[in-house]
Amino acid sequence: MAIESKYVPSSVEEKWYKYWIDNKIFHSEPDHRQPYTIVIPPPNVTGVLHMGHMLNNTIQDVLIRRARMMGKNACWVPGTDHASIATEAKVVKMLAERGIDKRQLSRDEFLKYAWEWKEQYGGIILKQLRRLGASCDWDRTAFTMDSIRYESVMRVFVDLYNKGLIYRGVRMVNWDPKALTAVSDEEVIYKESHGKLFYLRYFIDTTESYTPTEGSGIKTLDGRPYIVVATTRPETILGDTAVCVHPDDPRYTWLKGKRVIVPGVGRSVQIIMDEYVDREFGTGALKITPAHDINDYNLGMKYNLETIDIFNDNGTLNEHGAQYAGMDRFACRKQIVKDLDAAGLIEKIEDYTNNVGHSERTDAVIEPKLSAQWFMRMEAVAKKALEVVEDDTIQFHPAKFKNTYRHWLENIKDWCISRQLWWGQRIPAYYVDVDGRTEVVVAASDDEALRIAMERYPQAVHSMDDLRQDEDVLDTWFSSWLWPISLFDGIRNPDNDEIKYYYPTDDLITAPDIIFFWVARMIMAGEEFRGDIPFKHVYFTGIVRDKLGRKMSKQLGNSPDPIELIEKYGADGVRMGMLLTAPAGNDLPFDESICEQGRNFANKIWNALRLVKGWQVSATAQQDDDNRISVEWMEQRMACVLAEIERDFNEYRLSEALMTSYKLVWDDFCSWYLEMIKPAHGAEIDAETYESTLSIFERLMCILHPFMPFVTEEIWHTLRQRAEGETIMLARQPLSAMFDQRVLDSCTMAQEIIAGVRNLRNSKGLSPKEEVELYLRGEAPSSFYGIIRKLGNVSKIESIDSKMDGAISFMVGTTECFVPMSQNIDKEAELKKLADELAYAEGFLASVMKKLGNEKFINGAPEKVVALERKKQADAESKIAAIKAQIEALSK
RNA sequence: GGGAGUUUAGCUCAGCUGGUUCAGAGCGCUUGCCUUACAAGCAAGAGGUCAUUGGUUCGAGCCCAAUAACUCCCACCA
Repeated sequence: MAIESKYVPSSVEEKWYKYWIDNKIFHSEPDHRQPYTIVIPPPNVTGVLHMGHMLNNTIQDVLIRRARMMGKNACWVPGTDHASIATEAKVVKMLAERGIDKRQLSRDEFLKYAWEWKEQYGGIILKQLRRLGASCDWDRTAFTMDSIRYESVMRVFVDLYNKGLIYRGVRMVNWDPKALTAVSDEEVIYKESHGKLFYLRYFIDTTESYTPTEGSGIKTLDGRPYIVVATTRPETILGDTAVCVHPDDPRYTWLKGKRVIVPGVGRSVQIIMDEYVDREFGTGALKITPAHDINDYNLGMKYNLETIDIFNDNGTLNEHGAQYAGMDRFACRKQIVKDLDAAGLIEKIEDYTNNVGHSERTDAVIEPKLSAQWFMRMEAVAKKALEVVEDDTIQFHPAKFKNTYRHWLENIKDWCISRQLWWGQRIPAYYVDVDGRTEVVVAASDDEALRIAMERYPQAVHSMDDLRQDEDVLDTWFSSWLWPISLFDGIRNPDNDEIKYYYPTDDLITAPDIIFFWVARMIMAGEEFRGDIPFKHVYFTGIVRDKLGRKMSKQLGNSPDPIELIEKYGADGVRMGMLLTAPAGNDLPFDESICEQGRNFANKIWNALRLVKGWQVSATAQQDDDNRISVEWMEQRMACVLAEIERDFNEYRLSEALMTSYKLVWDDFCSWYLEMIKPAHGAEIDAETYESTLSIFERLMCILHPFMPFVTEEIWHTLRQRAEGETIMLARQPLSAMFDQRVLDSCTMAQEIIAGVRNLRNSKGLSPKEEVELYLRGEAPSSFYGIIRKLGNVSKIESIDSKMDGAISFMVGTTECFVPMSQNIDKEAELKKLADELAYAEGFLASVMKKLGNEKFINGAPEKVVALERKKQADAESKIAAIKAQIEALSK
């Protein structure tokens, strides 16, 4: 059989993915086995695969594949998120390109376009995930707005409303003037921006002429006194309804009871005094615009100030903007500054850097705005959600994220859940006009709403025409917080078999930036609607950055295309490269070259396969001692390393587990084991060793399979004839076992002796082909003598009792190794080397003696530690004696 | 402004309950090799004041305190 000398992923990956799908290996149904469940963090339905998804989904696939091979009923449920703002923005843009203005469409017409768009372009990302090898149960693919999930959201809203946890109120919210909707606090991104600080003159509202007294600091212009107020947003003076100063500020005590004229506007407003004002900032005087700043709003409530809203929803000035009405807020700012300056109302302008809130979805500058919105009370649910994380019922990996989580939950504010959009779950609140009042009916469907309304207001309600449903939809996260429950229909049918079997799920894998948006809220929903946690472990991935540590983004163009990477390095190579450098919670500085390492590894095991499959198996030969000890060692070694791998997995140290597996395969299996048993050129291998080797190779592929699914499946099938439908995916993961440390120690010593011989050859310029003799004085790994001869190219190996002249020596532990050499002994160099070794050994001995001479150490340290020090002493002493003897011999 | 975290080899990171010769791994680097599976490879090797300073201890990358630098989260003083 001819096997390509290089592993070619592209021809293999498609074949096996199809095979897995055809044989329904990914599909899960409840049965008697223990379940292992992961729900995918649903990517935006409009999304395209990026490196963050690659990392996140690779980790999920590793965990799910491993669980499957541990005999669990593994279920990984995929799906997408309707992402209301992002998707609506995309659809609006698409319509605009086709010359259609959203405002000319009815709600139903718009939704029709949106669904069409979703069906056609949505969910690309799920197809892309297949290229990565993701073993999702595609039969279960869900959407946060499909009928089951939609109805679940409706029921939850009604339930919470009836419990009094949802209310409607007028609040200051973060308004996105581009998307024309409120957004939650979490959706506002503060960015540093360079602007100006404008110092405006507010004249005192008085008809009297005023002559300031010397040293009062009161400014006047043409005999009229004024104060200066600093602002970054001069356009908001149109909504000013007060000016505030600190009550204890001596500069302003004279203002008490006075009024000032808003510059350019001419409105007279009162001076209020409140300790909120920071006397150090600006001029210590603050203009108050209750409609457009959250702090001003609070002061406005406190002092019962008038609220003047000067903006339209789209960020242009409304009728309160006087001559500026209809202008955009930023254009207005420019114009108003010009006008004020012309009128002599600007004292000065300074450069200023401050943080400005931007919409996460549209990047528009957020406008604080008063509006009627729906809110959810968070205090009680937050308390429960905090408890289960604090007491480790839910474990975070790494645990440091508990701090972040606690901090947010302890300072939680009510959740603004309404959005002024069409794409999303429409709020199931219906308004009814009853005797001139507006009443609200909340119900999960039109029919139910009508029934309730007719019952409650029989005189006012006769048909649906008498009900007006709220125009708003719910925040996207109001559906995704139910994800682990709604995927198994646990809201609508709380006692169904699936939810009982799969819930709570096992692991959640997500990025830390949605810990509040999503993780915390899922925990709340779990407690509220199931009385149980939604998952047991949360694994936080890092953020994928570029080499320079920058976040990957479309704008920077520093994000590689994952599909191109897969084509270049193979899915296995990319998966491995990413995992190797991504411990939990650490950001991952991505560099394409790490995929190269993954690709090289796939090629390495591919070539091990070529080697093994190229051997001729002897029908008659018996296994010799060397092969027997080689097989035994490799078995012991695997049993030992598997324990490490299991521990790594238990602690969610995936990159460690992968690195450990990598070394087991590359170093132990390829570099040592295969070289140990490799038959001489033209020779055959005995059947027993061959069979053991296939068995070991198979199990190594099982260990690697969760990380590198494709190449391992291909090799597994090439190693032996398999029945139709058989797959490594359902092979059992090998487990750690008791192992014999003595075999491992002997082999380690043999390996060190071999390395010593090779090093000696290297440093003396001897060809590897030239055989040498080897004499060992001291403890020796005799069962590995054959191996040492083979791998060290040693013609003869003997144990001796006395030192040897005319040989170069090196030490392994306390054993002296002599290689006789008639020529080429550089006496000077050897003596120097020995002198260095002696100095090190003596220094080491001195430190040991110091410890042992310390009474407090002898008394204070545990016996075991003291005994160890005594052994160190003995070893060092014998080593020193040996070195001294060698020096003496050489010096002769 | 509040909080959390990080700092160990050129790079990315391990280092568990303070105690083996503990200063590690991978990559990169240097040297020698086209050795019959693999140059996407083989063999060998060099590389670190464990951020700084003090403390606790018989003993400190590891525990404590202070300092410095960097990162993230929260708040959002006009």
